[in-house]
Amino acid sequence: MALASGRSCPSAFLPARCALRCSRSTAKVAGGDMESRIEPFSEPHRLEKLRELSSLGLDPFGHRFTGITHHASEIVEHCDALLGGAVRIAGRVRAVRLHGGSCFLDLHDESGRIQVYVRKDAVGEEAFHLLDFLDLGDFLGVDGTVFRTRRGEPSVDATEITPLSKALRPPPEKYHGLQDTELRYRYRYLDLMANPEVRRTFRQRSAIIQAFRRTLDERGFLEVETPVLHHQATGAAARPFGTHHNTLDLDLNLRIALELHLKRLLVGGFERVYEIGRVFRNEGISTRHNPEYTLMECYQAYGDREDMMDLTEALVRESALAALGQTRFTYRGEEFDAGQPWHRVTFAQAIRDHGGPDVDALRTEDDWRHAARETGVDPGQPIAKLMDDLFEHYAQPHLRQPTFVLDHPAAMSPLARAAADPRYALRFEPMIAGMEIGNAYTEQNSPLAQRAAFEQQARERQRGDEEAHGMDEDFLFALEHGMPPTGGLGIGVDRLCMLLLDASSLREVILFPLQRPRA
RNA sequence: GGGCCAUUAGCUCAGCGGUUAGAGCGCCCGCCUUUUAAGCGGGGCGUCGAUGGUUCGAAUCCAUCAUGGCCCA
Repeated sequence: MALASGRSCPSAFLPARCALRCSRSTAKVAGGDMESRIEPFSEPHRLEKLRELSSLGLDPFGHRFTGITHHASEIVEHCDALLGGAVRIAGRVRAVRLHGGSCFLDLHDESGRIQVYVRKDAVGEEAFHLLDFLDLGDFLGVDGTVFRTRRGEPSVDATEITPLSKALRPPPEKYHGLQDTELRYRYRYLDLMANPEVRRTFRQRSAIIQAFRRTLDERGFLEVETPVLHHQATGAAARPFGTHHNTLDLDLNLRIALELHLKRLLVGGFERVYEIGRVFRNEGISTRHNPEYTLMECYQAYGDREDMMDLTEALVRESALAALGQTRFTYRGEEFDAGQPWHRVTFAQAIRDHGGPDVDALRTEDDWRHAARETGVDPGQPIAKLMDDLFEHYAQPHLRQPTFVLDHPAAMSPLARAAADPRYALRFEPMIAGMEIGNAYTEQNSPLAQRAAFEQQARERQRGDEEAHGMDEDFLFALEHGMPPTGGLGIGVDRLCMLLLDASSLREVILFPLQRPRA
């Protein structure tokens, strides 16, 4: 690699804040050519040590290190049973305490931390000399025996040390870690390195997704994968990202939902399918929104939204158990229990209950706009958005405990079957702590009613609703071949993780949230 | 989109109109064979986010911008 050449400056590799330091040696050169003077790294000593390791015939970036016997935490936990036993461990050096002829190292692996004691007497002069080329952040392999120090600390008394990989930059500060939120997201690897609770969060996220898979698999759902590149992004009310296929010279969109492809699979004869996948919505970024996020959608033939309510309760309950070991959880100081049956309230009732207008009494679009005018909700916006705003304004913040909000207006639910009162849809949204975490329908399986709903959406689109569905002839063609009555559910996995893991922001549960590029 | 806040050393932070900008960690030099935020002695490594302005004097006050965070829509 060019890194060791000492000449080139791989600027893509340099965080912006560090890049500034590159110019230090050039600052005094009046009008000099910067290029030739730029040091590739701000840690020249690490490069020197790397070269010295090489000159000793050692590969500074190591090689296969087999036969690792234990993780750090296993030795700490079972120290007494292992006392005097030989172990081989590997990890990153996070602290060095030199004592002349001996040295204590903190070695971190994925499981945690273990102390290593290196004595010149034990490893020999030559191996002890290797410590001169060791820096914080380097990976090291250690053979040794388990012992406790005078103070009782479980440790490994090294008989041999093996440099495994050089770090040319130091790890984050050992005591405070990395606190700056921007840097934590931008350089997530440093965040993971420095902050054990962040590693824990992402293990828990993984456990939640595993719980989803297990719960769905146990109920006979088949996991499938459907395309991300869509000719037309449909299945939800959102603006898509555009992209382009070069050789087909075709404009495409990134998917905004999984829905319509999964339903095609029910037309094809699969009876229970699910997908856990990334969707992309071209909208703002906030503590509850990221432009790409993970959505689980599942569809159950011969079912309806009642089955989806049962399933939602199971998924959230199993997620909580998997991540936390219990169904009770705290979000921002508020107590919740995913082990209890959820509350149920209709969309209209929830608005009415919290001081809003009696939307049950509204018959026409004009009625809705009139009602909005009296409440401070923008009466001129697209009708579906207006309905949503009314709900968000009056009801949503008050729906704290796990609640199914039922029977949304049909005008904002073009993919759902209509209820007995055709103004409403057989739909529900699961809400926790005033946040929607999903969406579910008794699915529209009549191609005739679906076509009529799409046509209505097309009219809304023409009237300026950018989020309205387009006409999806390809999907209608599929539906015309017959789809069984079906219950369908989508759950925003990131939102659920945020709730269960008590995260202040969606970005705390997304490894690499979108950020502007560093200048 | 609106409000509030932040941006000072590699990291975590102090300094908030007046000497040459500080501390801890990290880093460099030396000592130290059971330390553990190891210790001891020495060394400050910086375009105080950017650009304008106010002032005898600005990291500090004002404006704009940039990036980010939190809250609200």
